[in-house]
Amino acid sequence: MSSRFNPQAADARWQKIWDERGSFRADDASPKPKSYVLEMFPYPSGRIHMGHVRNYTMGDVLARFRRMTGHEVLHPMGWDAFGMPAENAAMEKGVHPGDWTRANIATMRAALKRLGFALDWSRELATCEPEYYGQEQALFLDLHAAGLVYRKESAVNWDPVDHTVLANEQVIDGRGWRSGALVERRKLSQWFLKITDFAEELLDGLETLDQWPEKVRAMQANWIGRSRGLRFRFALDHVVGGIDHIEVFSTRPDTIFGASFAAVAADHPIAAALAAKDPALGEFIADCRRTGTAAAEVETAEKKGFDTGLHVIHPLDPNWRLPLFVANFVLMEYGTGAVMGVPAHDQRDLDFARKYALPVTRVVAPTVEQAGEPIHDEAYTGPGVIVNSHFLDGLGAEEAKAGIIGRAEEEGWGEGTTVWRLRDWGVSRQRYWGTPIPIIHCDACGPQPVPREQLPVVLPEDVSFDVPGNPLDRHPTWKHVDCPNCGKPARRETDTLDTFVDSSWYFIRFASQPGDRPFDRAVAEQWLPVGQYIGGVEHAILHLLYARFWTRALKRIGRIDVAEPFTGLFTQGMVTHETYKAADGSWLSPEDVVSRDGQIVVLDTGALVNVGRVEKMSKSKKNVVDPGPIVDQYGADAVRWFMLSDSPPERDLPWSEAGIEGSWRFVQRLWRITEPGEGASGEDRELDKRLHRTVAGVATDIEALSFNKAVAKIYELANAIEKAKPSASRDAAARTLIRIVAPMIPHVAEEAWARIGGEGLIADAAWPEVDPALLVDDEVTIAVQMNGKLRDTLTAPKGMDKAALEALALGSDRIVRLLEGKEPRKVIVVPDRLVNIVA
RNA sequence: GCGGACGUGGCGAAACCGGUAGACGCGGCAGACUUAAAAUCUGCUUCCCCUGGAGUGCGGGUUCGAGUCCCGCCGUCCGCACCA
Repeated sequence: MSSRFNPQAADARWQKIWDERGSFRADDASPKPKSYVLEMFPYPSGRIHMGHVRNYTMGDVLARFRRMTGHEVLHPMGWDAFGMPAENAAMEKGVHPGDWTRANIATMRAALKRLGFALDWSRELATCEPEYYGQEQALFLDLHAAGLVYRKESAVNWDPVDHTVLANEQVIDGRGWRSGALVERRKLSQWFLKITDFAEELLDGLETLDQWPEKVRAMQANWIGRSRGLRFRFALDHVVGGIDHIEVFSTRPDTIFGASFAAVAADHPIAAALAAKDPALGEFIADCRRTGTAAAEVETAEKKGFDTGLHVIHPLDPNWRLPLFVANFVLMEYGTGAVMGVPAHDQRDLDFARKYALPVTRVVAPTVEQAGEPIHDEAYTGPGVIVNSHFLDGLGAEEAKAGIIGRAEEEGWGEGTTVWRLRDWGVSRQRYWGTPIPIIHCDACGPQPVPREQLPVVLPEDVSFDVPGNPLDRHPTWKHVDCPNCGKPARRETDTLDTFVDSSWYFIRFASQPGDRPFDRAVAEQWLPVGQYIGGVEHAILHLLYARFWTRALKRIGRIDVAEPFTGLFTQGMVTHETYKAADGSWLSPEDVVSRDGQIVVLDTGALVNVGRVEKMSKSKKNVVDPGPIVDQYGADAVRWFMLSDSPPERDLPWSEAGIEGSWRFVQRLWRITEPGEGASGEDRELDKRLHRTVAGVATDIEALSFNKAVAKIYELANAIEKAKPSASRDAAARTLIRIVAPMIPHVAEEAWARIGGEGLIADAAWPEVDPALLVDDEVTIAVQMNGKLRDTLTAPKGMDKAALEALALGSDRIVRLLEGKEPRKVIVVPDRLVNIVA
């Protein structure tokens, strides 16, 4: 019998057996309780990295564990396969994006399979295949029919060299990230999804997501950004370009009597109208546009304004005029693009007022007596009562807000309203490698939906990337079609959908994928919502918000009765690694360095290496460890075990050579511990208790995704089994140990299970039963403290009464010595825990 | 500025409702086995002025008792940010 577990042979053997038996196929018709475990599907970049391995290992442990506890588990895998890198590869290497993507998928699928994940590969999907994106087109048309899709002119970042729209993140210092060309602002007609229609429910829905990290909920709430306040009109003292008033929004209408100016954004229509006659203002506006919106610039940018010479009339006093400025800190994109300035109670307004010598009037004070106290360098934003405000005097802020809103509505110059930070979702991308938007443009009839029977609108294969721009746009035939309405020649929409649309419903398609519809409602509803979703925090806002929106939109149009797609969300930490730098400052890869006599040196030269911070694995810092060779060397289980050990899953996991060695040692140790014995007899009650406590504890830890704690408990049990003398209990413990490690290190578990003659596959085994009687101790260790400091420990039967415990503690040699015959002032007894003697 | 985490040995970390701080792993040290090495096993491993004392970022507080609760600081990381 081999004394070593050989993953190179065993891993593939068990993977093949699971595959042939269809062990991890989810059965829609199963009567068992359903459990949907999902990890964020990967982009097929070409290789898997440690982050994937960690992510999918966590999900896998949970999925396998749920199977063991009697659930029918859906644990699928697929590919977020559209996107720019494929087009970049096409431009750089001349490969077709489809060929490149499909080859990458094949490579990555093989790499994932080597890790032995309990995935239902029969449901595998790739978003770049017409079977998927065609159904997405159908859903898009459903939303379109329901009025949740519209077309609007919108400013975009246009790269004039690549002839394409760039996302904000792709514009670096005003230049395209690839071409380096100065980016232009262009107005393009684009398709939008009405996510703002759902702002309120998306925000309120967050409160039901109690199994989401607080951080993610806070980020989404922030992003949606609800502000309640008053929208009201300031009449102008002169009509300019046909404009006789401006509309402003304020969350602090209670401070309206403290206003000392009004300001509009540089892009505001009135600014444009005024600039037409005033070159100086035109110059100022141009200047504002030059200032970027990057965080650093915003922080240092001075608050600047241009006095238009116009005045607005205070709505509560026709004789009160406030100067109107164009200001660089007012954003056209938020609220109405115009504000009232209340310097006493807003820091930004105060800075501005000081600069332009505008009045500062306190209208809120902590107490009425402080009404006359001047404002110095700091605006007062604290609580208090309204002062210097006529009929509002003496009211609290909330009452005053309600009062002003009521009056504005009564008098017709304003109304209470809610303003959202959230914008509608622009989904048009001027790219080839994405889902074609199923619309046909007709000069006579306007944009027409593609008739259902013509779906999917399939991407043409014969495209070239040797010229910049969108290949769909210049394809000789593809876009030329007849209008479905009038039959005259018309053009296909050549924009494709944002890839975030693809990932907004893939979890529904996993649950049900009929050929003729996006999904079967009844089947999908059996599985959804996803019980546990696992992925990186980088998707905390966009992907998770879009998926929530899409699901709610489908619910609103009656396609599925699920409001929130993901009941539980877990955001895992990154896999990190030390960084190494040579003397000349260049980065060194972990393969180039070696530890020698307690120092890190360059492998070839022996030169001393500077060991840098532990950081996220990245190509630029050369600290990437590729999972492939590691799996070759140590096998899938050692890698999986490493991913689960030590660091709590939400925190970063530092990869180390020593760590993977340790995991390898454990896998081998487990193999030795579980070697079938001679069939010893006899009971070992201590070990029995340890075993049952471990089984119960590991189950709790896995449910809570506290894998590091489960690992620690398993080590303790393994240590105890090794130390125990041969007995029937010891054999039973070893046997049970195999089952509880099975979700984490399934290959060695199967092999060990087969070796001891276990019935069936461990992949189909049940989680061991726990005998509650063995979870309670009959003896407990009592801590004996004096003045809160530990002085002694003693053993007592469980449940001993207070008086007996006190007597026992006072009889302890150490205590007798320390008391020196004096009487304790007080004795506190916590049964089964401790005795504290106060002297 | 707003929001969210976090701070415990040389390192990754445990510690349930306030009740024996440092479980478990890594690394290190010593030893066993071996001609030797690997592998494996055993013991030790928070610090110090070591019959004792100190100790969970710092300073206070509540309590018989605080890593845990309260107040005030310091520091690190992440997200958003001229949001009216």
